[in-house]
Formats: sequence, C-alpha cells, structure tokens
Amino acid sequence: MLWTKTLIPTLREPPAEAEILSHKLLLRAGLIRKLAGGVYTFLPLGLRVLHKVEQIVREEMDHAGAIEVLMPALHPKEIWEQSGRAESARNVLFKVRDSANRDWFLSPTAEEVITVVAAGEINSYRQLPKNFYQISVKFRDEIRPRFGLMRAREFIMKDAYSFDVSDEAATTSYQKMYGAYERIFSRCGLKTFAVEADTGIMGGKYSHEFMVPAETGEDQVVFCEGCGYAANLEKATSGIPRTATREVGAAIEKFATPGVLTIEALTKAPYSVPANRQIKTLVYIADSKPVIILIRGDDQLNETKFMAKIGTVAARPATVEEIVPLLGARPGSLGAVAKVPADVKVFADERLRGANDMTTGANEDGFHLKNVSIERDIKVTEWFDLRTVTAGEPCARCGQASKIRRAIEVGHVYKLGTKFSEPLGASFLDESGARKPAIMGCYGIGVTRTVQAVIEQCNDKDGVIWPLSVAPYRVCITPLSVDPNSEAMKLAEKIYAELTACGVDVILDDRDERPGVKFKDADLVGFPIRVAIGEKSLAKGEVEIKPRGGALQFVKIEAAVEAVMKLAGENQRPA
RNA sequence: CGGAGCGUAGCUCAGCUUGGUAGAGCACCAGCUUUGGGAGCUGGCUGUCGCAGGUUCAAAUCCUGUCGCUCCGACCA
Repeated sequence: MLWTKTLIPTLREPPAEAEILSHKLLLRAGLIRKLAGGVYTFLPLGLRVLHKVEQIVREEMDHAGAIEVLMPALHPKEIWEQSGRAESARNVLFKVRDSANRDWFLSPTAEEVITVVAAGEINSYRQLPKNFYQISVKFRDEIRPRFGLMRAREFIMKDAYSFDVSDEAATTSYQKMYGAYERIFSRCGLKTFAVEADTGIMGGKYSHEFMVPAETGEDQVVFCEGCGYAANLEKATSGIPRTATREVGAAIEKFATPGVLTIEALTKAPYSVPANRQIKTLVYIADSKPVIILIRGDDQLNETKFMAKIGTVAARPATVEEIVPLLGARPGSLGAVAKVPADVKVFADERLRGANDMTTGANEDGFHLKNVSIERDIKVTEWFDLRTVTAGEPCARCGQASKIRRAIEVGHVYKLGTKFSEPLGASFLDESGARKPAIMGCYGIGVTRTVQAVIEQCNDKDGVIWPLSVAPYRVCITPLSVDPNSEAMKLAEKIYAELTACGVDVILDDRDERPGVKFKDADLVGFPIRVAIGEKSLAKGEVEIKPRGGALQFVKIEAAVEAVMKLAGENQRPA
C-alpha cells in the first residue's frame, strides 16, 4: 500500500474527547473516528487491525472445533420474552420499532437465536456436541459509553455457543474454549489472565473472565500470588476471620444518639463504638420486595454478590420514602432487632455470624442499641458472604495476603446449563430415546475492545507499538526523498515490490514530507518495522532497519529484504 | 437518571468576568528557501461562535430552554 493512496489522518494533538491513552492513540494514529457517543467508524488502518484480530479468532475457534455461522442482529422481541431476558436484560437492550409497530431488539448477544436454531435442527445425541460461533456487530444501550471502543454502544463481538449431551461433555467444551481463548489473546500479543467471575444477566452456573491488566480497566480483580486464586471483585471471597465473640452477655440497651447518621459518627466520642462492633443495616428492593441486609460496620456490601446469592437481577437501594413506613425510622438509625415486618427477609453477612456486643440502629430516629447479639436478637433469614473483599485480606484458599488490581475484560466464558435450552426447546433424544435439554455454554470475546486493549498494553511515549500479529502493516518503508528519480525512492520501490511478493504487509510512505514528519507518524501509528532509505546510508550501500521500540540496524542493500523478512517473519498459528 | 464541566476554523484553544460586529498556533492552498525526528519566510482559504427563544440600539459574551460531548456517581452479557 502507498501511504498517499490510503487514508491515515494522524493527529498531532489528542482530541479533547479522549481521556485514556489507548483512546487517544486510536484517534491520533488515525484508526477510528467517532460518529456519535460510543459509535465509531473504522478507518482503513483500524479496519486492518480489526481484521487481523478477527482472523486469529477464526483460526483458533476453527481449530477448537467450533463452526462459524452468522446470525441476524435484528431480533424479534418474542424470543427474548421466551427466555425471560426481555425483562432481566432490559437495561442493555436496544429497542427498535418498525413501521408496523412491531418491536425488535438489536442483538447484544445471541443465545436465543442460536438456541432456536438448535431447537429446530438438532434432534439426536448423534448430532452433538456442536459449537457455533459468529463474529458480528453487537449493540448495547449503554447508559454511559466510555473510553472509545472500551465501552461502546455498537461493537464487534465474537460469540460462541456450545451444545452438549451431558454436564461432563459441556465441561469439556468449556475447557476447549478456555484453551482457545488463551491462545487467541497470546497470539494478539496480550498478556491476559483468567479470573472467576459473576455470571450477571447471562445466568448460568459459573464463568471465567479473561482480563488484561491495565490501570484504566473498569474491572477490579482480587488475586493471590501464593496459590493463583483470581476472581473479579464482584465475585471474590476471602478468608477473613469472623467477628470475635466476646465474653459478655448483657441485655440490649437503648441509648440516645441524636444527629448520628453514619457508622463514622458513632465511632466518635462520646459513643466511641468501633466500626467493627457495629452492624450496618441496609434496605434494598429486590424483585420489587424490600429486604434487609446486615453487614459489619467496617465492611462494604458487594451488590453483585448479593444479587447472585439471592438470585435476582433487579435490586436497588430502597429510598427514604420506602424505608420509613417499613421500619419506622430513617437511614442512620436502622436496625433489624425490632419492628421488622415478618415478611421482610433479613440477609446477613457471614462475617457477623456469632457476633455479640454489637451496636446497631434502634429503628427509632436518634437511637441505637448496644449489647446486641446477632444470633440471639436478630431473626436472620439466611447467611451469605456479601461483603466486598479489600486488598491484603487472607486468600480464601491459601491464606496468603491477596492483592487487587484493575483490568480490562476482553473475554468471558460461561457454563450455562439449560437456562436457554429448556425455555426455547433445544432438546435431543438420547441413546435410550429419552428427551433431554442440551447442556449449553457460551463464550464471548470483545473484538473491538481487544484492539484497544492491545494499544493500552503496547505503547510508549511516541505512540503504538503493534505486535507483528495484529499490526496494520508489518513494515513501513520510509524513503527520505520521494522524487521518482532519486536513488532512495527507486530502492524503496524495489524493496516494497520484493516484500509484497513475499507476502509481507508493507506500506510505502511516499508522501513528500520532511523526514521528521514521516518518522513521527511511523512511530505514532506503530508499524513494527521501519525501513528508512536516505542518502546517508545509501552512500555506504546500506539501508536502515528499525524495529519499533528497538535498536537501529544498518544492513547492506542486498541483504535488506532478507533482514526484514527475518524480523517480519510470518508467525502463523502454532501447530 | 443525579452531580460537575465544556460546546468558538479540520485539530488544540484564547476571547465571555466588564455586550460594540471573531482571534492564535497547528492543519490546508500558493510561492520561495529548506530537507535524517512534527522546518522558515511571504501571501491566502477557512466560522450559521451547537441550536432555539429572550433582554438590548447592539449578544460568542447576559438570561431561559434545548441538543451534544466529557468526567464523577448510579448502571453494566
């Protein structure tokens, strides 16, 4: 490709719309342009990167035995109602109404569609296992698109769906995908690690997320360097000990706490109750019904864990207007000792089990109770691990101090079970002629997000440093004169032709620009190998080869192509 | 949806407080010089000042509304 024939609109300054480095570089290197919030055009260079990532995904999915299909992006509302996700996923569904007033959803994922296909076409255990995948445009009605391609309203995703005859077979399918994902990200030049994750509105039994460590990541991961335990903060547990039981059994005592509305305030004189001897009482509306959650004063509720434990996808903190008639007091004086309506469930965090000598709200504005023994004085419906893990807590498995880091989720694999196959009728007849629902798994990779994650991980002060495998072009030839009669340009064209003949992606910067401009742009865009041809080196019968981010090498003209080939050598899918 | 900030040339931004008919740098076009890390000089092009109303003799500037963008929060296969 000739630089002047394609479009690479580099920017000297980062546009104001970009906040994080990878987003700035996407724009500055001329890979994408924004049409609207969370909606982007891929310019020629960005598209080439995207295609390369897609190709790696295809090769590894095919290698793992998955078969490619293409499903519609336009989904009739009805199939989402059948699976129950029209409700549970309503926050992310893009809704469309046609001229006949019929409702459609723009696909954020395609479990329903593929399950309908399987229901129709798969009838026998002899046809299983099957794993279908597609690479397609997906839509999410993001409340707040962010960070360029990281959180977009329209994006490219690879989604795969496995169907198996049994739980064991489904586990095998899951493990195959897990392995394929490791190879995909590694081939893209990404360092990733897998963590246990919450299944969210996907539902299902368990899942792992593939994470790229990055300070700008939107997820937080708890990990242990001792045993390798790693989990999304939304899912993570720790081995932190329960609250100490004390040798006191005094009766509950009510005391006045005018103006005290926070845990913090109660720790101060004259009350001086440490946060770890307080019970925090939260009221949530879960599936339209109020519930009470008890957490130790120095802990934070983990809403995702809470929702997963009670099996809801619709929970929110109750408002003051909802709380007062329920418990007779305002937030700040709430408790679960008295005046709790019989039909309101009380969920308590495990860390409070056995705790006594605790202080909590009296359900009377301006009063608290002390000497509360949670098991004696509070009717707890169910105990769960509900708290948010913090850095340094002992690992749940091995006890070593765990750490927390931020990360970008680029892939997610789920063990689904029969959540979709049952309601949508994807069943088969087994050897004995019994009808059984297929056991499903689903597997997503955010392809466009992966492109940005690579940039986030591979860059320096001058710009992107593309891994060879996904670089828009592997080699950039930079003649310092573009006069067609100059030695530099003639040699540039010769090397260009030879590399092209060898099947190497190469771009020739034929712009009549000053060398500084060309070098800056080549660095900014991030081509892995730059071949500079100017009078200085020509005089010595050499060209200059520079790996991006590496050291200059001077190579004899005759050896140039071979030297470049050595650096740019194809790294095909490992056998 | 709550809070905050910002919308002026293709890009980055000044001008707004204190109203008087729109600017700089970069980019772009022409010419000359220059030619190994975002060149210099000269000349030139570029704007419904986001949009709509209002106040005023006069609005980029003040007021109201609205749309968009960014950030924080809420939310998030």
